Amino acid sequence: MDEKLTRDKEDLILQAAQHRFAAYGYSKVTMDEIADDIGMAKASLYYYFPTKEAIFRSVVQHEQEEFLSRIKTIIEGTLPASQKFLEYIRLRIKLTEQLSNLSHFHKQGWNDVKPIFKNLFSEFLQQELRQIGHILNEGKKNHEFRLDHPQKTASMILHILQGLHLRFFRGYDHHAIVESDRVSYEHETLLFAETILQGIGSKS
Amino acid sequence: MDEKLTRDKEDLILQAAQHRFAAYGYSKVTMDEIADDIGMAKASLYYYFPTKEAIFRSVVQHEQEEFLSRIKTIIEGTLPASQKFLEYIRLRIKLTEQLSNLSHFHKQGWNDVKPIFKNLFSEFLQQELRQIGHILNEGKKNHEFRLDHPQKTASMILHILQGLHLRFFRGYDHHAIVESDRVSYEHETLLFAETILQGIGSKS
DNA sequence: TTTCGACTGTTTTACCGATATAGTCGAAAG
DNA sequence: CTTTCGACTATATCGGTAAAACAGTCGAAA
Repeated sequence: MDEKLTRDKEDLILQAAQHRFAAYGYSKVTMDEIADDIGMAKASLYYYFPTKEAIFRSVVQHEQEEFLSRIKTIIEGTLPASQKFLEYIRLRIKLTEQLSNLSHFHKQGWNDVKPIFKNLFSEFLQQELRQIGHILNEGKKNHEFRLDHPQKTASMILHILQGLHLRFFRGYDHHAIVESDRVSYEHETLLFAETILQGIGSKS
Repeated sequence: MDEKLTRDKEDLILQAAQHRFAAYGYSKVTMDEIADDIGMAKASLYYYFPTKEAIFRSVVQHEQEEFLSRIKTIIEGTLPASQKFLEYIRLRIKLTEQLSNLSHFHKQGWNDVKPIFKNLFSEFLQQELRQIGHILNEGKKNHEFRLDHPQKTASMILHILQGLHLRFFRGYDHHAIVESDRVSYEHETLLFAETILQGIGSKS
């Protein structure tokens, strides 16, 4: 019964952490600040989470789950594959702006990131890759798309989306993004999606 | 008449600098080292170049000129536009590996780079953009390509090429590139080029 | 069971002297 | 008159250190 209350407290901590991390980044947020935000003492946080890393990991995991589940609703819809693809791209752009921690996580090279995060991250990428592959395969079965290696194409698409994000947002530390870059990022990403769609579309 | 000799000395300095900068990066190369390489005293370098930055700028400029002129030979050739495009991509991949200073220059965000370099760099990008646009326009005139806004498409293509480069090589400081990343970069870039080509191609 | 003040050990920061380095200058060599 | 360089200066970088900030612990109390 106090299971519920524990969940609530955990969520409270997670929310405060999410906002702080999104605004200032992992290293610039202290446990004291998170605790103060919700009127707790720092020591109390350690009743719910073993380490600062665990909190951050949980925050990122939540954002990842939200991301994947939002995309899932598109995939499970009834639109033609090409429309699904465009909707996916549009949603991805929007979520990239909203889920700051996840998106900032993208900017770090995962070469120097700790193994725990590395796994978390690469598993997430695998899942997004599968989702793109799913749309592509569906389109292929429909004869809506004509492509030889859906898996390779999905991989290329994902790498390009990551690349465009880096191209426009690398160099920004937390929240100082120039409007013109944001707009360019959106335009270029959408133009890419449309052109790719023509490239794999089966109609002349 | 000693005009010639001066040129030779400048080139000598530039060559030594190019090698050093490519191997260790701008900040890890000293004027003494460059001077030693060609059996000169440091002070003598200042007879030919006013500052270390000027040397570096000149090195980068030379690499940029080589890059653009190599691509020019493709553009001026007689291949169909789609072949020109593919050749351009292939050459770009190769030059990216060879012209280390230029390519390393790409990795830096040009937000924090000094104005002098900023101009040098953005002018270079403009020219590459024009070259891509040239190929696209030629293809459009031929009715080999079907696209509405060649200029916008060119911009997208260039941003994606930059993005892919960042995606795979960001995080590497000088010359420690993992083979698998290099191979992936090549494959993804080529697959992108082929798919785009289908996307803008006019034949069914 | 949950909270917290007081504490500890470690990491990060701030500072400072020593070293390294870009750039200058005047003299000398060709 | 052109080119080279040794000796010099002023600034930037680096290594070490003391102080401050921080993640994480613990035992007591609510």
